[in-house]
Amino acid sequence: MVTITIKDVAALAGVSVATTSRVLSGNPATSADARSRVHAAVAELDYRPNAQARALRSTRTHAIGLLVPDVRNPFFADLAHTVEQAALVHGFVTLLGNANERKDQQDRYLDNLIARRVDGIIVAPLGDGSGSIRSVVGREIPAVFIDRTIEGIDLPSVTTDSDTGIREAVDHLAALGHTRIGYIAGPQSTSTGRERYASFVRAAGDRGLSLDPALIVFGDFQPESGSAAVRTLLALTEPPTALLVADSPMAFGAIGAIQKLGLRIGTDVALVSFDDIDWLALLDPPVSVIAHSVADMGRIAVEMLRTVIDGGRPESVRLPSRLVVRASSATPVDPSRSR
Amino acid sequence: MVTITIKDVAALAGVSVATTSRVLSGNPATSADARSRVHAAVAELDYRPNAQARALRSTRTHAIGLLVPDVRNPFFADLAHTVEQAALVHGFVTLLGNANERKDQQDRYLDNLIARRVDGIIVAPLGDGSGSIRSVVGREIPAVFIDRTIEGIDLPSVTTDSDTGIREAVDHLAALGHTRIGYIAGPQSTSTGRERYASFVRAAGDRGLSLDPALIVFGDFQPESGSAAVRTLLALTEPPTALLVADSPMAFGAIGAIQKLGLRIGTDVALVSFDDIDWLALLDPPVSVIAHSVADMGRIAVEMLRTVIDGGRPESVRLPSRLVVRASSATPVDPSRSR
DNA sequence: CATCAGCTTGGAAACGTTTCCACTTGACGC
DNA sequence: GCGTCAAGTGGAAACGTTTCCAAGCTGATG
Repeated sequence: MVTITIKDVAALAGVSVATTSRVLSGNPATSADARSRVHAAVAELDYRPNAQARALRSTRTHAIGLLVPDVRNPFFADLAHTVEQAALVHGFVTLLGNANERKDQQDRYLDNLIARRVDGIIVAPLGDGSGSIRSVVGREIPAVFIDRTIEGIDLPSVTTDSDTGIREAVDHLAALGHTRIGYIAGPQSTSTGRERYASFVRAAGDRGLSLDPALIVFGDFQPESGSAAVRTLLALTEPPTALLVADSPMAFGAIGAIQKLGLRIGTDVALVSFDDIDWLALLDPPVSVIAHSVADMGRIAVEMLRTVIDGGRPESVRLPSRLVVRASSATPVDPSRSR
Repeated sequence: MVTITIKDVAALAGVSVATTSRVLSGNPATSADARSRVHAAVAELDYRPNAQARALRSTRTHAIGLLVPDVRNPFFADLAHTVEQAALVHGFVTLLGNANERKDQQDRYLDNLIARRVDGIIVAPLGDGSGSIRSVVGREIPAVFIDRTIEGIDLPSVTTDSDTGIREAVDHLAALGHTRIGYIAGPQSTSTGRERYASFVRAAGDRGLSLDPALIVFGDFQPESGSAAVRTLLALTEPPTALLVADSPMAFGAIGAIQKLGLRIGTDVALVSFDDIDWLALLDPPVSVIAHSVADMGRIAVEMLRTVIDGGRPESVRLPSRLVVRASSATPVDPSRSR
């Protein structure tokens, strides 16, 4: 591995290391002559400044860390994409970490981001406030929560207000005559899992729908738990006529399980999923979803993080969610099936 | 931002900086006493070594870069996930970059990875051999190609042999009576786009199927181009009775367009897509795919990169692809429609 | 008792930058 | 012609580590 340093550039350009550095970092205190000679030398040598050395001295890395719980979840893949693009505009490169829905891996990535001295961290956290997230806060590393939060950890956040969307969904299903709605919940160790669960219980209660505890199954935001939940729910002696699912991977599992049982969504059992993922609209029938804006979320998170980096203290933001009705939840309940 | 250095740790532990460093990097030349005192001090101060300084001195970052063309493509999201997990096992953290199918962003990320002095780079490249990829090779930075390659750039690679899968698909469709197969190709600026196109033409020719140039439409691996291709192909005076699509995002667009035309895949037009993406199996009818192993690809790429980092020169690997038949291509051609 | 090997240790140099400081130069106003 | 000033420059210190080197200590060996 050939290694070319600023000294080589300085020597070739016939100026000092200091001047070379100034030219390269855009310091105005340089002559046109020096600039052109340095640039020529850089081009000739294909010189790339060593980011480590630069960061070591200047304490700025121009990098931010983004930690998501699961890159394979299209919602987070999208989020990664928008955050990255937004960061790029401001000259930040994004280091993407995937916690794989596991606290130990989250901690490992956080430690790594701390060690790399990123300028800031955007994290969709899991777990409680223990572990490395404590260190982030303790060192006052600029950080914001995205999508999820952790109770007791006081960081600015941009989240979705699931309440509106879930209420709309419950009202919509109730209007179609559903009285027993099954809810496939996310893990209660995540803020989104807890919030959506609470929203559902509240909305169902307000509408006077059944709050039979058997209608609520807790999953882990992964496909397999969605399948398992469907098998449990539809095997009840009084099965639900509609299902509300707390995220799209579980919806994927749930739909697969429903198909395997020889049933059809929409007609046999209504279904509404959280997260407006593209392929959900391609299914037959297309799946109703609770949508929220990934693009806004990513952009705002970067904006907020920049504010924190610059010493500000931004207000947390809650983005709205809304129901998008499609055919998977358009059929009124067949009165012959209700009891 | 509070900043704690190895000096603070050394002072608290009552040993020298050198000893502290040795303890922290696992150098065996340390006493049990020193080890325990240093570890206590580290815990008390919540000390995190500065990765920049460490890398600057030791020229090892324990980081690898992974550059994919599009994180939102589930194939690459999966790939990112497997690479990351495989790398983690060997103590490497993965910096994931998303080129967004744009050469300028690819170059930008490559520059960044070079500047960060990652220990190695895994890249699914786009474009020709110009730009920053040249610098990677020129500096002899350990690197391997994954999924795609670039002609004229001599790096070890792990790719898919699309030929077998595409031939199986063409044979399968021909056996069902299809003589006019439409092919929605990937961009010819990528190696996978070119290879799959060549495989298709060869397989169709061998089977004596129509090679009408109107049956081949070039897309850009993104959904919109899939939709556009379907509109073009199905508007032909002699439209194809089957479609083969070179990646799943284009298949997504294609299927959406077919639905919008009021047609049904499987019965009105057969469809086979490259990439075994989970939701393709959930559609009605489920979509036949040409599958290849993402897990193997990621694992092998990391293995190969480790070999290169250790000074070796691994052989390139080509993984097989195979057809998975589902209902979207199970119906024989209706003789009344053929001419 | 001197010597030696084997541990363990600390001082200091090095990694490649940025930035502080001091210096030179030429232009300007008086 | 003199002091003042701004612009440009170079030397050297600093950033936080790792690692080389020399040296101290212990106990065993001859």
